[in-house]
Amino acid sequence: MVNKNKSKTTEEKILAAARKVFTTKGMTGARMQDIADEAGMNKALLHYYFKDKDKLFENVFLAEAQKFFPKINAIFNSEETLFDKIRNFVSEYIDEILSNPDLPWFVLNEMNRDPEQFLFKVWGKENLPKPAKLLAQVEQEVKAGIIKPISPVHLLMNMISLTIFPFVGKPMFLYNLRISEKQFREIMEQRKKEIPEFIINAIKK
Amino acid sequence: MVNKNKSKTTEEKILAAARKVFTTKGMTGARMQDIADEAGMNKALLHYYFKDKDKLFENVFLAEAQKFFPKINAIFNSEETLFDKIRNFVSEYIDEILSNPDLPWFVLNEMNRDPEQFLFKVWGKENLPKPAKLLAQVEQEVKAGIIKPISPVHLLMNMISLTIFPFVGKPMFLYNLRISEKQFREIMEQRKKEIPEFIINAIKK
DNA sequence: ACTTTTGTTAACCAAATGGTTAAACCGTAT
DNA sequence: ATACGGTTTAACCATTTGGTTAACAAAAGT
Repeated sequence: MVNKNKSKTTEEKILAAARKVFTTKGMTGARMQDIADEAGMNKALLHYYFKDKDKLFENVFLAEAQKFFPKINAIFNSEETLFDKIRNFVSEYIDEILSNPDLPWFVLNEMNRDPEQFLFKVWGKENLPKPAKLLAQVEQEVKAGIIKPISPVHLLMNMISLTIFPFVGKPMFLYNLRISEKQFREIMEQRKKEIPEFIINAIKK
Repeated sequence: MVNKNKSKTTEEKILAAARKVFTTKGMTGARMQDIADEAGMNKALLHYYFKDKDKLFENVFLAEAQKFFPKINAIFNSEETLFDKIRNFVSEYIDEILSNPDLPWFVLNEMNRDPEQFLFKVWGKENLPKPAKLLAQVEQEVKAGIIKPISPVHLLMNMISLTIFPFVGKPMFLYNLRISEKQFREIMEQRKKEIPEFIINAIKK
């Protein structure tokens, strides 16, 4: 059997603790001692399992980022209609973030620190995100008179902003709208349908 | 005369350097020595002018946050129509951020660290942001059949997301869409009209 | 049984870092 | 010229911090 009930392996404990501390205090603000305390073990163990702080940090988030982001390209470059791409993109993105709520913050931080380095780590050398096809598709549907005239860049920005921002600004929304964690989650679930509807209403003729 | 041409006062040099370093490295990642280097002066001068690191950090951003945010309440609670509120909110917000591009990142970071503490500093004790009136107005216009049915919370989230996120995700957009600083600025200028149009299209009947 | 490997800890270390201090600098009023 | 105020600097200090080490414990091989 793989791993009975509540008994996490030491490595898992470290990762869980590290995620928690890194998320609230950021990479530079997090202390190895904090993580050790949170995990209930000796600091040296962190180094035993994950060489150093940088390696630990990467291990916490990078794996998931690597799994997730290439999916986006797949959606962008698929043969679906624009409306279906919007629906899929929003829905898949929100699902991913719901099961991994700190990912956006991590990504944003890394992109701020060193975009090239980060994109290289996540996408590999040549396989960068290519929104070109989606952008072209938008332009084409505008010309064909299927949707209202809109700059493809703005539409893409809107899709991404509507999807990601609530997670980044979560503490702000929680506090200002006085909603609970549970309500927040429900609202995000609703957004899987609300956002595509909102966007499609905005652009359809 | 107040301050000839290029000659910044020492205090201004410090603030400019601090903003730059704090913005790229974050509060915890920034080193007092980095800031001193950037400003071309001795580290002790930073402490001479601004007591300690925390005080310096607050001085960099807090003043502007305090000036800006109460404006939002004014818009939310004004007697304008919903559509005009949307136009004003987006336009004023983007203008503010354009003249102070690091503000959103700063706000998000602080809200993540300690929401209560931050809101208290920015808004004062009792004067917290109150979106209630706007939310009610949305609900009312939905009932009156002026706009399509939409949850007020989602609409508010959408407004804020569309407005703020592009600035937070700027490095991501710059790099993935291969646009220049100058182009980015132009796009943001366009968004002052694009976003309200987009939102209004999405909700008007 | 005992040896080897793996996991865990307390104590330690060197470097980095925020902050202090005492002296020097410099314009200006006496 | 000189005394004086604010300004600036080099040197220094105390603490924090990431990382190491050597010893110990627990499993796993033999």
